[in-house]
Amino acid sequence: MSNETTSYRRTRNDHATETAEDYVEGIHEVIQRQGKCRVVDLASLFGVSHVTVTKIVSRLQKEGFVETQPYAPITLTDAGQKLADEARERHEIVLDFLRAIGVSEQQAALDAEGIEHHVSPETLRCLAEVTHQKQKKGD
Amino acid sequence: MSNETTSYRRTRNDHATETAEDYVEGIHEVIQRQGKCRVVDLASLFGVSHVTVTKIVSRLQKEGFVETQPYAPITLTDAGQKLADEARERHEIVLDFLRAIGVSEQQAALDAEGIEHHVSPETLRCLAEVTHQKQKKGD
DNA sequence: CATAAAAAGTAGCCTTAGCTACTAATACCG
DNA sequence: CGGTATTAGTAGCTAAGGCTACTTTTTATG
Repeated sequence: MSNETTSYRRTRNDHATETAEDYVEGIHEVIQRQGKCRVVDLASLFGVSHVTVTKIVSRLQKEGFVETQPYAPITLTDAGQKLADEARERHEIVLDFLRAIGVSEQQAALDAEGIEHHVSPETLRCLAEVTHQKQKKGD
Repeated sequence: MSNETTSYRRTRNDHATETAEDYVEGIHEVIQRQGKCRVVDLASLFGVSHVTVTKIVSRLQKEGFVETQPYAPITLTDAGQKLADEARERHEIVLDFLRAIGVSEQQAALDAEGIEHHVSPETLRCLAEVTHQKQKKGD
């Protein structure tokens, strides 16, 4: 009912941003764990070929999120670090929420991946609130 | 910590399915409202050119979700109808959940669009449960 | 140090989703 | 009925994300 004209639209635009977020998040993670991040690490993390990673990384470099030189490890720029932090925060809020409402650890991890890119700040606050409430009355 | 190897992966595979779901859902909606669905209707619903719609619709036809003939309205096959119903159900559960936890109507509509494609059956059950609990103690 | 293995880059291909510009069919109206 | 909407199809382009196959660079090691 009413008019859908307001709701739809978006979806296909944000796709590049999602990839950027996944990659900077991944790069951050790998650096945390291994001190440095190389193309192969991302390839195995995301389950794609190293070629795909190379292309995406070079796009991210053009866009100012990462820094690389041929055959050298990948680092995040300030902008990239900021994006990674934001993405990671959102990721954690979603993941904590899913756990709090009783989703299994494994499924929560999977779903959080997909969901995190689609939650507005408003929704994020509401999710955190639910998590908080659930935790209060003994999870 | 632990191994991420299990969590990631997926994300980029399901993209075609997401589009299929959006389109069959849209087609269903338009047919409900207007009796029939034409290319222009979807173009305006999704905010893309009619050419983009034509191409996606013809892919969906190849995949067996829709039925069309040149210059004729678009209908759903049984498979398409089934997919649309499932998508709509998921959509509604997510939307009700977002409303129940206090997300504004407008934002809930937007976020539901993005989120619905990424919730597993397990998570969906948990969301419905939260909605139910919230509604019990006077929304 | 030389060579093999590992890592990264390059060429060239595919598919999806997007577009504009143009053509063709259908519908509507005077 | 004829002509202008409107609607749909076609050609041909772009960018992103994916691949294989091959080359080049770096690293490690006998």
